Amino acid sequence: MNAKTEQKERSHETILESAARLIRQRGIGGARVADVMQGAGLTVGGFYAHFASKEALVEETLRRTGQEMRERLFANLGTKPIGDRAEVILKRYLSVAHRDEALRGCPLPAVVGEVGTTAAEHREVLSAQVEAMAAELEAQLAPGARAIGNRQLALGLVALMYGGLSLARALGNSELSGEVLRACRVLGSSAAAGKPRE
Amino acid sequence: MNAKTEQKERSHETILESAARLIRQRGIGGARVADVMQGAGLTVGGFYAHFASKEALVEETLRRTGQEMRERLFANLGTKPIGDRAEVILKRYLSVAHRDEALRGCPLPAVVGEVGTTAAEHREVLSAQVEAMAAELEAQLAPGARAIGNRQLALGLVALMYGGLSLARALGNSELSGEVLRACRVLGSSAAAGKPRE
DNA sequence: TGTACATCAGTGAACGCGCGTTCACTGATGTAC
DNA sequence: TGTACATCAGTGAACGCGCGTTCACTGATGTAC
Repeated sequence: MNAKTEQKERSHETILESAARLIRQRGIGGARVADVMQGAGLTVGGFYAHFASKEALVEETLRRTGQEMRERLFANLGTKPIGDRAEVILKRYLSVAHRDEALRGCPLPAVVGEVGTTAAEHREVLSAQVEAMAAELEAQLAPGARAIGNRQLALGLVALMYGGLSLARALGNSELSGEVLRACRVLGSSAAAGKPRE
Repeated sequence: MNAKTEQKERSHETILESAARLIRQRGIGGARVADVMQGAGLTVGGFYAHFASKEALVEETLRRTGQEMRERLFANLGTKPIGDRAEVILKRYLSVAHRDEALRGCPLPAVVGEVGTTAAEHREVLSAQVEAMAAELEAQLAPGARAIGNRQLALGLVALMYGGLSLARALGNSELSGEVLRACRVLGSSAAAGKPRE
């Protein structure tokens, strides 16, 4: 029983990792069950021994990738003064590297549009991810001599980051795409600092 | 010849209007050719007498809906002092009404994600729409005693607006959704004003 | 003006194709005695 | 320890179903004489 169970757990994990890659790269609709299984070195038929449905796989994957992303995004901030953290976070999220490496990055650009249009069944998981991201970001914001509250600032920055990255991905690696990333970094940093800044 | 030609032109127009509605509501993948034709009061078979392919329909629709959206968004700004225009634009775009009325609004939330993942063939049309939106927005910005240039501010605001609306749509009409819209309005207005503002 | 023919917008059914899901089967692993 | 049986992760082919696209056909509109 032991070796069998372990094998199954390993497969489950491998399938999730494959799904995480594919969903980030191609979105929910673009991540076909057969491709996910192939990416895990398995065949389609075995899928339903691991997940009740594609929907269940997507939910679990969104929770995972959301958390992974937050861990990366908010890692190693302890050494920086709290006033500089927002800028570091913006730089990480709105980087050209993050734009070009969809496979490992934030899942939002790949799924938010679909949830708004044809995949409303994943609204709750998505809400939880957005909420978690905003809350963790808020915790990294300086107490703020700004007129805008930290909660509000955090939510606005989440939208700005997601919007900038999503747009930049859609624009390929054109000049406009780079301009968008840079503009969002500057706008965000300036808002977080409470005063304009170059 | 006359009545026939006119009939065809009317149909072409009706098909485009139907596609505009469906694409904004369900995205590119969600707007099926058969549904588009049904929405125009026609049947599937006739589609290819009007458009070379679904791809061609999507391109033409994106150009149309993009322009319609800009016309609405930048309408009747002449009476307002230039310093107040950004705030008016943000209020219009990031309104609850715009969130809930996807049928007539901005096409970006419905298509940007798809272009970034599974519909890269529409990258160019999309780029043109984003560029046009940024340029028209820039023209409405005050000369600015800000450290951030107007072009950069405009691009950042476009990303913020698109990101906020797209997120808000995905979050339904929950409390969080409303919070996101409000946060983006405040953040954007503050950035456009060059100083924090409630 | 009327008649015979041509045009062409639109119809409806069919075409491949790919998707999510199901299911009979296989073969390695585990259990009973 | 060895043998017979049970379990179960994974296979591969099939299942409906829905999509974009094609095509033979229809019938109203237009043209020629």
